[in-house]
Amino acid sequence: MKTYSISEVAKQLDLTVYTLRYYDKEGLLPFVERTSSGIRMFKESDIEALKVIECLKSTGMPIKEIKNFIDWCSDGDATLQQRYDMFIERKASVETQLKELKKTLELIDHKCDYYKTALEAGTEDVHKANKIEIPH
Amino acid sequence: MKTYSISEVAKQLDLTVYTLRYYDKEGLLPFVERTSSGIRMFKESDIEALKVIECLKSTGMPIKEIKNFIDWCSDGDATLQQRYDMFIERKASVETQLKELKKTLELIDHKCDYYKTALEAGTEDVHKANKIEIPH
DNA sequence: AGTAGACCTCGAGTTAACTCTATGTTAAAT
DNA sequence: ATTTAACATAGAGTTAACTCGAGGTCTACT
Repeated sequence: MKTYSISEVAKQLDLTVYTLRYYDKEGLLPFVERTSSGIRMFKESDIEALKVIECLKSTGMPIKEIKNFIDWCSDGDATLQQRYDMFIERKASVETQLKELKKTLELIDHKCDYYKTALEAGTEDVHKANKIEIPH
Repeated sequence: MKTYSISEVAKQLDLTVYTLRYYDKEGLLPFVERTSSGIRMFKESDIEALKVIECLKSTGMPIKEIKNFIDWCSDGDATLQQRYDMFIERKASVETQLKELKKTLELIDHKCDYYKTALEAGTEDVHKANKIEIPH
């Protein structure tokens, strides 16, 4: 079965070898096997697992929690419920993040309009409340 | 004109007073005025500015770059172009983030399905490649 | 006048996630 | 056989964004 070196995997996943070794040190890669001299050999399935780790990371999950998940995977079928619950919770979290990011985008869009108008006028004053003082 | 204390603003924006003072220390709040004894008085417009700061923060912009924007605001109309460009760039960034988060959500959804099926079967083995060795 | 609670500054401490340095080993190519 | 590049570990250093502690001041209220 073909295996990959740490630098090949780093290149493929756009990570550094430092990061991969750090993940290993944190217990995220217990499944990666070594040669007799201690060199890591990444299998195709290890790269797939790393993609899941990157996916969890991109949901904002901290590495210590990802480690819990990896530990559950090692523990086998007894932890299926925990793992399911975790993904359901992640799903809810990502959906919330999506909603918030959409709201952020709306505000940014407004600011783009605001500055477009100001630029065309040459001054931000076009947006200042322009109440005319009526003398009495 | 009504003003607000630092703790009132913290409560309203769901931040801590520590964070607000930290922002001030980093130069994000040069517009906040003080009483003669040095106590911060937040105006309505200061709170609006803080909302923009929070918006930029939620796009992933680091505080040092937000400070550049705040400095540009203090510099007036001469920086309108920079500020416009910045928001256009933020818009592109958020749109990229949205796409990536949607891809992440798809993978998470798949994992939810995967674990739902595994849970129903009581074992993850249902997903193992199940090629039947045909004896020849 | 005295006290409690909110305010202030300064600077140190924390945390996460890397990132790198020093030192040594291994594997491939000349 | 030797060099070179990639691999290894241990542990120190970095960075961002807070977070807090110490020590002091201010304001409102009895």
